[in-house]
Amino acid sequence: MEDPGTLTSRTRDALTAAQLYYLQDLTMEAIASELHTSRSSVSRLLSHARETGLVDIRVHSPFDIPRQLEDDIARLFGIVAHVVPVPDQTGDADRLERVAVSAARILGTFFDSNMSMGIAWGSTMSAISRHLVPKATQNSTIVQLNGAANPRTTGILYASEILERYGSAYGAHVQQFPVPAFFDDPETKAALWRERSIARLVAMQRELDIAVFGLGSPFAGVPSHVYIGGYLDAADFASLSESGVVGDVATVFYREDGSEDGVALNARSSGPGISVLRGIARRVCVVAGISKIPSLKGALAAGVVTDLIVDSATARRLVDETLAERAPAS
Amino acid sequence: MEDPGTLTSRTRDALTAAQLYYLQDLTMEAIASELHTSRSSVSRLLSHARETGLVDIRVHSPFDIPRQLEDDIARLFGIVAHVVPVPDQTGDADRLERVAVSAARILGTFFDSNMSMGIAWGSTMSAISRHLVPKATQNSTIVQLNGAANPRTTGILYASEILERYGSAYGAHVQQFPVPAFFDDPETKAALWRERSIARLVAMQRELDIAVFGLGSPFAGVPSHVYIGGYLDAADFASLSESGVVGDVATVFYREDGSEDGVALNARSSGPGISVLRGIARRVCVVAGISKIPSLKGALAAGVVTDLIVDSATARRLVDETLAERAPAS
DNA sequence: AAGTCGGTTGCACAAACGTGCAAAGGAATG
DNA sequence: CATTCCTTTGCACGTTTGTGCAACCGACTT
Repeated sequence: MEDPGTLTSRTRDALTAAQLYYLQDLTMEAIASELHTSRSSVSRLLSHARETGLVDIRVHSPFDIPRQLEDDIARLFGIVAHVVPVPDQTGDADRLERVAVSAARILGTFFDSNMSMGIAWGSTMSAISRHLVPKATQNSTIVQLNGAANPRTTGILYASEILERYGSAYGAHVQQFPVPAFFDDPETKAALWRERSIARLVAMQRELDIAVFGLGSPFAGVPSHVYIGGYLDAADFASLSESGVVGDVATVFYREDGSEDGVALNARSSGPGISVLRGIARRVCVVAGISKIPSLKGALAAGVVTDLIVDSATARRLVDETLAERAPAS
Repeated sequence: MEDPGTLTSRTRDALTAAQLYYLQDLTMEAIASELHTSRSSVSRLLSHARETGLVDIRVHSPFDIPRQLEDDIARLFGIVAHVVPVPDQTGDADRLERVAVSAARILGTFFDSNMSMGIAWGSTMSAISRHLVPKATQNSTIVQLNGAANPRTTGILYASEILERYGSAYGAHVQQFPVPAFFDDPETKAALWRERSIARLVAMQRELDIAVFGLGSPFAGVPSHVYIGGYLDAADFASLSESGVVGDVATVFYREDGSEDGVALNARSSGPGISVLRGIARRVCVVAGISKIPSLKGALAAGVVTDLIVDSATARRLVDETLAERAPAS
């Protein structure tokens, strides 16, 4: 795909160009003449430098201006929040896109050599995967958190495409999880979990340094991938509704208060249990759009989130609603 | 100087603007409408954000492309080098300017809360001071390394201006060193060094975490500040020339082999001795222009440098000459 | 109230930049 | 050697961005 010789010389140029442009504020014209090429090539070199993570731009607020919403969330839920500013009237698609761009950057700062990261799939994870900033790591692994096959399609292409993008962005090994999202019979799951190949993977999931996931919200305006991809049938939906489920993390369902006891579907789900998730040091949850608020509240109540990346409108709504609930009359 | 109220709101806007611009690649036009202001204001907000260090851009080469010259220098001298790319035909003034810009950035990554940094003065230190990227630190101090008064002027304005810029960039306390650069009588120096106020400062110099300095080169094409500012008379110059001096660090002179024994002027200099310098963990030397090569070689031989920031032409020349000297015939 | 001064705003223009496109390599294949 | 296919290059154009300038704003003085 990439000729290493060309790559090196190209990258070397990109590196100098980036130094001259970002560190010394030269114009591209000036850089072009130093590099004996055209200005447009320099423009392209710089894009290349940005895309491949040669240039690392970060914006950090000085201590004296803590970000209001992030602070509120930290206080209310005891987690670290990254609020992505998005204008309120933005459509859900754009909103997700912009949160995904930021999430992708932030993930780059979380992940490093000798680490393993578990990832779910779904529209959020997919959106992020398209914006990951490459970063060279050694001895690192990306592990799929839950199966993706379903009665209609294998779903494997979809899930493995996401997985693959994470893997190649970080130069990490990838571990697919070749099982259905939901089993028809819980016994099959139990049996499969005893298979050494699968058991190995499940064991890896318990050793992860980071988990990254979006949230599913079954009954909200914008249904998530799981709920429209043919993974669940009418009976399943009825059962979810009956149990009072408000959302899912990696195809594990929970109620608004964070509980999951008695949710029948979870016994058949390939996702890691909520208790397994809670054993992972850093659990990054990415959420865009207020339609996911109920699901988000449930996830927070369940304690599966340590780091939340969310758009400003949703963050504000979350804080407002929570404050209102906790102090019913003022 | 700055109204805190305005500052906060302005900085808050700058912060969002920077997020939207650098982290989400929106155009300034788009940001302007989100912030309900004009596009040009956004442009200015972003400048503000960059100047005040809200945005932090760094360029780092991937492992597989080590930078040739930096590696060579590391191998030859056992120090960390930062080579600033500058086209070869650049004039000395521009060269210094560009090295200074990079040096200023790099210093920002070295210095932090609870640290103390010693700084010399001179054209290099002055150039750097004009490009420092602000960074909030607590409980940190900037200490002047050597006196600046001379028979003609107090020199204090010049030196304290530099000192002040470092201090305010990092929000650090500044410690002036109110003594002449050179004493007429070594006895006066000794006496003054016994004064508690001065002794306190000299003691602080021994506790520094970082020292930053340029190099003086007395007999090269472009003489440094010390040599034209009226600090030295004809007899002094003669004495330096006789002793075989090739340069100075913070008004402490040395020979090409790094030795300083018997250099009469050093007994009268207010600068910290070479042995004091060597007691500081990180000694950052900033050099621009090949005319400083002899002086640079001496400083390296003297072992006063742990981190070198230098332009590419000078770095190349340094490496070439050193290789030639060490392997006289091949 | 008129005046003055430092600082901010938007406009307008020029400079700098991104990108579609056609042409030019350049490697593999027939 | 011709052909094909893919990548890279520079040009040209439209877009995006920086900045001098005049107008404006608020605060404080006379």
